[in-house]
This record gives sequence, C-alpha cells and structure tokens, in this order.
Amino acid sequence: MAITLKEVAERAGVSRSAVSRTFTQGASVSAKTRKKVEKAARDLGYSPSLIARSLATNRTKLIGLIANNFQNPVFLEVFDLYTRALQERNLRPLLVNLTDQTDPSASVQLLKQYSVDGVIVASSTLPPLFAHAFKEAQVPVVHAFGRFASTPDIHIVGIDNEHCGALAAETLQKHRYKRVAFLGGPQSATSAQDRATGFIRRAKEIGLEIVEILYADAYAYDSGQRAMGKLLQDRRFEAVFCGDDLICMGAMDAARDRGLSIPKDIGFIGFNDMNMAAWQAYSLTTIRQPTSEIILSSVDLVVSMLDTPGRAPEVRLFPCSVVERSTLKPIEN
Amino acid sequence: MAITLKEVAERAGVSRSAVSRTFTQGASVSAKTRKKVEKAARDLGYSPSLIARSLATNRTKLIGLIANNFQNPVFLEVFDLYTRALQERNLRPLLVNLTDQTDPSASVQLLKQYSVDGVIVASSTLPPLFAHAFKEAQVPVVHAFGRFASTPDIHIVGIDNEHCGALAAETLQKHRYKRVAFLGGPQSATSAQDRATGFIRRAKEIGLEIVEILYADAYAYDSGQRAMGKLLQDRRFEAVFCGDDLICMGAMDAARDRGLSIPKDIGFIGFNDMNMAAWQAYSLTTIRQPTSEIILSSVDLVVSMLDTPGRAPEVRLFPCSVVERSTLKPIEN
DNA sequence: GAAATTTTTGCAACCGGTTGCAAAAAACAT
DNA sequence: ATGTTTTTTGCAACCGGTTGCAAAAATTTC
Repeated sequence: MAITLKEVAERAGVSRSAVSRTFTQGASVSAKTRKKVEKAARDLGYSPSLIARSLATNRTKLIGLIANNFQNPVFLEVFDLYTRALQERNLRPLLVNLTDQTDPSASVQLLKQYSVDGVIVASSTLPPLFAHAFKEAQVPVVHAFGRFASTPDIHIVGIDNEHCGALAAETLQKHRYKRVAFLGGPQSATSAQDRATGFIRRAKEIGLEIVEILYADAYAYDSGQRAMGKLLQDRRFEAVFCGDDLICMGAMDAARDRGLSIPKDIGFIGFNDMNMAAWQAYSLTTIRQPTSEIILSSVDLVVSMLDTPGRAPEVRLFPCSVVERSTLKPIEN
Repeated sequence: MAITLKEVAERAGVSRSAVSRTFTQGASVSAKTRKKVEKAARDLGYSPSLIARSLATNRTKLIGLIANNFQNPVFLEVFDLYTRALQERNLRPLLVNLTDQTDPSASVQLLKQYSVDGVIVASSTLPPLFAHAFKEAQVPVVHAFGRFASTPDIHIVGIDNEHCGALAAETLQKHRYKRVAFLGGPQSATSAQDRATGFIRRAKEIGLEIVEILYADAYAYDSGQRAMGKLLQDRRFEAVFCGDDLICMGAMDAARDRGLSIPKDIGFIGFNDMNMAAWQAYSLTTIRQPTSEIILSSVDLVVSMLDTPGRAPEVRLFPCSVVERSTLKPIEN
C-alpha cells in the first residue's frame, strides 16, 4: 500500500539503514547519499511510518490529555492551548474524555496500551490519586490545575487556590461588603474545597461575615443557576463569591430573573476570567487564573520528563489577580 | 520495561501465538489455554501493545479529528460527542488544531504518518478541497458539517444550509417583521454562503425586505459584536438573522449596549441552538442544528468505511427546526 | 476402536522501521 | 605513497505483536 523504507532504499540504490538515517535527527549520513535518498523519497511520496518508528524507539510522541469537564467552555480554551503547545513541540494529544467513569486504572490501562510518552491530567476536580496511578505505572505525568501539596509526589502545575479564595474575601471587603455568601464548585473537587478554605479563613480575619456556604453540583451554568435559586430563598447577603465564572453566570441570571439588579442589589465575583467573563451581558469581576501559563508550563514539564524520567516532583504555582469589571458595587472614596 | 507477549507465553507454558490469539477477537483458542494465558497475563499485569499490533495489522484505531474553530463553545459540545462516540466504538480521536495553517497537505502528511484509520473533518468553514486531500491519499474521510453537494465525491454529513436560511426568513415573516438584516458568518465559509443564499431567495419570494447584508469575520462573539456595531450606525431594520448563535450573542450585546431592548426594539434569530442559547441572559430564538445526530452519523459512516473502503460517497442531511424563545416579538393573533 | 473430520497449536515469516557493530571509504598526517 | 584517524555504510538483530500453514490433538462418525 504505502511506500516503505525498503522501496526508497532500492530506488536510491542504498541500504535501508541509509534511508532510515536520513530521516532521523542527528544520524550520520554523507551529503551525497542524503541527497539521493531525499530525491527517491520525494519521487515516491514516502513518509516514514511513525508506528514502526515507535515500535523500534519506544517513543510515540503521543501525550495523553485527560479531561473530565466538557460542559465548561473554559476547557475549549484549554484544549486550544494544549493542542497548539504540543503541536509546536512535534507532539500530539490523545484526548481522553473521562465522563463519569471514575476508575483510574481503566485510563491507565488504555494509555499504556497506546504507549503514550507522557500524560497531562488537566482537571481541578480529579483527586490526586488519579495522577498517581500513572506515576505508579512509570508514565511521566503532570497534574495541571491540580491541588498544591507542600511535599508533592507528582508534578503539579496550578495556582494556590487557598490564596485565591483569600483574595476574593479581600476584594469583597475592599468594595465595602459586610455580609456575603460563598457559592463553590462541586464539593468533591479539591479546587472548590481550597478556595472555600482560603475564603473563609481570610473572611474571618478581616471581619467579613459569611452567611451562606453552598456548593454547586458541577462547574456548570445550570448548577450555578440552581444553587443560586436556593440561596435566594432567604437572602441575607449583599454579594456572592462564586468558585467559577460559569457558575457565576448561572447565578447572576438566576438573580436577575428574580428582578435583582447587578451590582446595585447584589454583587458577584467569579473565578477564572474565562473569555466569556468579559462579555457585555456579564462583565464579570473575577479572579484571573493564568490558564495559558499553566498550560505552557505543564507541557514544558512533561516534555522535560521525557528526557529526565527521574526528575524530582515539582510544584509550579502561578499568581492570580483580580480583574475588576462591573459586578461589584463601585468603591466610593 | 513493560511486559511482553513472550514473557506471558513463557509463564503460561504456551507459544506466543497462543497468547496473541487469546487477545484477538475471533481467534481459535481452547478454553483451557485461554484460561492459562489469562491467568499468566493477570499475574504479570500484561496488556498488549497497540503499537505493535498496529504495525502487524495495519490498523491503528486512531481517527483523525480536524477542527479549526476553538473560539466557539459549540465545539466543546462537538468534541464531547465525538470523543464519547469514538470511545464507545473502541476508537480514539487524534485531534488536529488547524489554527490558521490552511495547507491541507501538511495535515494529510501528518495523519498519514500516524496511519490513522480514518479522518473526520469537523468544520463548516473549511473548503471541500480539504477533505478531498484525504480521499486522494486513500484515507477514509467524512466531512461533517460540510457543504451539501448533489453529486458528492466524498461523504458529507450535515444540514441543508440553504433550506435553513429559508426557514429563518419564514420565521421572521411569521413574526410580522418587514425589514430585516442578515449578519452571517465569515464569507469564506460555505455554510455562511449557503445560509445567505437560502435566506435571500426565500425572503424575496415571501416579500421580506432585506436592507443589510454583512458578514462577520469569524464565528465568534467579538466578530458579531463588531459587525453589529457597524449595522447599528444606520438602523433601518427591525430584526436580524445571525448565521450563528455566538455571533448573535455578540450582536445582541452590541444592541443592548446602545440601549436597545430585545425584542421590543429589535429582534434576533440565531443559528445552531448551542447550549448557551438557552441561557436566561439571551434566551435566543434560533434554528436548531442537530449536532448530536450529525456527529453520531459521521462516526458511523467513518466506521463503516473501515470495513468497506470502496463505499460510494454519500450525503446525509438532517432536518433543522426553529426553537422559539424570546428574542423575536411575540406573534399577535 | 479405527478412520475421517474438526479444532487447536506452534513454527516461522512478516509488519516498517532503528541501531550496535565492524568493514569500507574518505580525510588527514607525515 | 603509506599509515593513521575519522566518517560513512551495510549487515543483521531487534522492537512486540499477527497470521498462513502444516502438524498435533481432540472430536465425531461408523
């Protein structure tokens, strides 16, 4: 069917090794044979089979990309960045959609079968245990958006969620709010837990009163909308910290639906600064997570592990910042 | 490193072929040896290498998934559906992010190197020429969301965009609009062209006056917002047909920003019925594209081509329908 | 129980590349 | 021109599976 090494070798009048060498980086071939081979290859329309090469070299140039939230548009940005970053390094993502199948061993099995060179777990909702399974299977792994641990046993790239929660508390106080609510992501997500912890701790320190704590059941619009519906049954707060922009948008729409005006009647601060946060219909004040830095860094890290498998586990944290738009009442001087 | 066939064979006390056969569908092995092999495999934690298998069988179970719009959240739904549908059939997507590199031959080259079993081009903006390149390279290909052709030379799964454009015109007339504008997707996209054609033709037939025709530069929020800004400089229309929901949301926000109220001052009808169209902040009346059907069908089609490579090219069109929400003024009786 | 038939098994070649090693060729030194 | 060093080349084994074929084993038939 397709053209093989052998045919090119015959046409160029050289050995198979010579052909192989002209197509592998840093191999020793004279300019003369290289030229002959390249011509023959061009004539025949040859391109080397990565499958065969993978078998021989034990490298596939495939990186498993594990995700489990296809409801949140922020993941489209994430995929965009990952595919580009990997493509630039001549690697390809093998996408695994985790849906609800929580069993790590199945994915490990799967990606092992494909002999991926490395794995990036891109999720803030998966437990650390998940990335672990790969480490145990000797597959280089990076947990992006994962939970920060002071003595990590796997590579983690992300943010300090606790600190970000604290940042939210400070921002609300700066805007002169006294009584607030917390509307987090799913309670099982480490990111949601940590943001809550930091928020609550800092609020206590600076005298911000938290009158409600509720967790949405997913990082999704509908979940935010529903949860806000519950919170609004007896509103004793003036602003809400939402653990995610999408949840926040759902919550805002629920509030507006009840005739509340933002930020006049109620304030909101979100989390992520996804593209949509800047949309006029929301114009969300939010905490920016440096998605792009996290992604680039996690790709770099997994790439470096390909060469240095024994690398000591590393935590890379990137700073978050407040992006002020118009969902908190203006600060009066 | 990893456990191989040979080691399992030795431990089970059988030949390598026997092991191979217990792990391949429909091969002849006695219950007794199967049991022995399975035990040995379990003990050793063996899982067969798909790479090696691919090399031998010339099948990789990899399907190239080509996309070029990572700005539009509808594509997250698309990815979700594709990854699930493929996973269910024991196939995996190899994602190619086309960004701006328009050269088909590069992607063909790339996917040929990975020996993908088939390719799905999932884009309404790529020219037919693109999918062609794969056909010529003998790779089974389906163009999902592609342009309908009465004598197709490749498989196409999608909708009749002209008819959908006509549907939009009829809906606007039903809602008693007289003078309307068309705000399409990028003019280079066949989908945008066809929706325009159908809309314009039908409008003429039923006496709906089109006073403006403009194309956004991408299927994106910002593009819609900008384009609407232009249209609003001299507004002589009462409603707008937007060739895409996301464009429509941008356009709506631009209109509201100028103090217009929807649908009192201006009406909108979108296209796609993406999840977000149902959001309270927009509650968009739109034309539903049966995304899920298109995707499932295109996966089925590419799978069937794996067995029957010579299959005659086929066009599969799915009907669209109007989803009424609240961006067109109510019909008075 | 022997012959005929069917099923199971192992051998060995193959898929399309890579790579260590030794021989051959080229380049350099004297 | 000869000997030495460096570079290039081909051979052959290997990566981890699959599969056609013939022999061996099990099953059926009479």
